Amino acid sequence: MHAEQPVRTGRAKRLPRAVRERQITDAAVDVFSRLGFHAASMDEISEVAGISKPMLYAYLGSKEELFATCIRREATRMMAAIADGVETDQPPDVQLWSGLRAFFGFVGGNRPSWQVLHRQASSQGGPFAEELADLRGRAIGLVATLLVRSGEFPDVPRAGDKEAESLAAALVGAGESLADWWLDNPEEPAGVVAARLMNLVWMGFGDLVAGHVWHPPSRRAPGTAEQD
Amino acid sequence: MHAEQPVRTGRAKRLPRAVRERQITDAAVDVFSRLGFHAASMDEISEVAGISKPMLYAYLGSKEELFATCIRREATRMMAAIADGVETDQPPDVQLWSGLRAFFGFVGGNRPSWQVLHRQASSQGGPFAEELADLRGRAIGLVATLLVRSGEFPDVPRAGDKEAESLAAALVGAGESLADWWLDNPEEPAGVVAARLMNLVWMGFGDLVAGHVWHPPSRRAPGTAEQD
DNA sequence: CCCCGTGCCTACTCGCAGGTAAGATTACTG
DNA sequence: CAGTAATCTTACCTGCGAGTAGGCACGGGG
Repeated sequence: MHAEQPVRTGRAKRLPRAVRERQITDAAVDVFSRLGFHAASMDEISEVAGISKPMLYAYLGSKEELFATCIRREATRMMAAIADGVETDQPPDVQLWSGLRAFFGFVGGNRPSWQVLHRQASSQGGPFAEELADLRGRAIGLVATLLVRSGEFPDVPRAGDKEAESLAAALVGAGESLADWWLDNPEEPAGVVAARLMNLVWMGFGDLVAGHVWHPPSRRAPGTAEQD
Repeated sequence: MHAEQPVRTGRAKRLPRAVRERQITDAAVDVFSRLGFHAASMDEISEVAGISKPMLYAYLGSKEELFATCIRREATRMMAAIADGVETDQPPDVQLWSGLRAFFGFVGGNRPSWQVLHRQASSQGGPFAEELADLRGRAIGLVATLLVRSGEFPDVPRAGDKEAESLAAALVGAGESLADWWLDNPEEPAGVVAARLMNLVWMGFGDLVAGHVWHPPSRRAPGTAEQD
C-alpha cells in the first residue's frame, strides 16, 4: 500500500529529526489503521518506519503519546480539509452540501487517516477517546450551529440546542457509517455518495420515495457531480 | 452497576454447569463493555463472575471464544427485540418508526450489551468483526428491503440496490451514533430520541426547518411519545 | 459409612511486547 | 584532520496476562 518502506538492511541513513518524526508518524498511522492500537506493536511500527525501536521512544515518547500524535495530526488535517471546503457565505443547504463533499473527498483520498480516526480511536478507553471525542464534538457543534441558523425546530422549541445537537450527532454518525460503507463499495465516486447523504438528511425518505430530490444550485445534477 | 458480584471469600458454592456458564457470560459482557476486548483480562472476568480462572477455560474456552459467545448472545437478543417490535403489517413509515422505537428501547435498557456490540466488536481485527459485520449487514439489509418496498428512487433508477443499501447504511450509522450520543445525554426518554431520528430520516432537514414534522398515526405527538 | 466423580481452586509456566542502558557510527565544524 | 554532538543500533530487562497442571472439597450412590 504505502510506497516507501525502506528494506532495513543494516543501518538507516542519517536524517534530521523533523524528517524522521514525520516518517515515524506516517508509519504509525499506517500500522495503527491496519491493526488497531493494541494489536499494533512498537516493533512493527519501527520496522515499517525503517528505523529501530529506541528512536520511537527518543522522538515520539510512549506508545500512547505516539498514538495521540497520530490522532491529533490526522484530525487536524481532516478538519482543515473540511473547513477549506465549506462555502460559509452560502445558504444552509449549500453549506451542508459543500461540507459533505469535502468530508467524503478527504475520506476517499486518505483511507488510513480515516481508519485510524474513526475505527481505532473511538474504541480505546484511554485518553485518545478524549482526543477523538473532541474532534467529533467540534464536528457536531459545527453542524448543530448550522442547523440552528437554518431556522427553529417547531416541535420542541424550548430545547432547541439539545434538539439540534442530537440531530447533528445523528448526521455525523450517518456520515461516518456511510464512509465505512463506501470503503467496502469503493466503485462509486465521492460526489455520488455525498449526494446520497445530502438527499437523505435534507429531503428525507418521505420526499425521496415521492420523487423529490435535492439539487445543488449550480445546475450540477447530484448524481454526476465530480469531486472538487 | 451489576447487582450480584459475589465477594469471593474462599470457595464458591457448587452450581450446575449451565448456571455457571450464564453467570460467566454476564460477567464477561460487563467487563468487555467497560474495558474493551484487549484491556479486559480473564482474571478480572473471573473475579467479577465470582469464580476462578480455570473455570472460564473449562466452560467457555479461550478468551476469543468467550468474546464471540458474548457478541452472539447480545446480538441475538437485540435482533429479537427489534423483530418483536416492528409492526410488519403497517405502511413503511410506521414500520420504520416501530423499528426505531424498539432499537432505542433495547439500547436504553441494555447499555452494556450495546457497548459490547457497537464499540468493542467493531474495532477488533479478529473473527468478531465478522460476527458484528454480519449483524450489521442483517440490519442494513432489513432497512434496505424496507426502503425498496417503499418505492423506487428516481435519481439513480438502475442502481436501486446500491442506492437503498447505502442509504440504509447511513441510517443504521445514524442510529448507532445517536444511541452513543444518548448514552451521554440520558435524561431524555427513548421515545423522544427515536422520534428525532424518525423525523430526520423521514422528513429531512429541509422539511424540518420549514416546520413540517412527522407524526405517528395514532395521534401521539412525537415529542411526547412514551416508551413501550 | 465410604467411595468416586464433578466442580472448584492455588500456584505455576511461558511468551510477548513496552520500555531502556550503553555503546557504535556518521555528519558537521573549526 | 580531529573533536563533538546528534543519530542510530544491538541487546537486554521486566511486567503482565493467556493458558495449564495437579490437587482439594462436596454431594450422591452403593
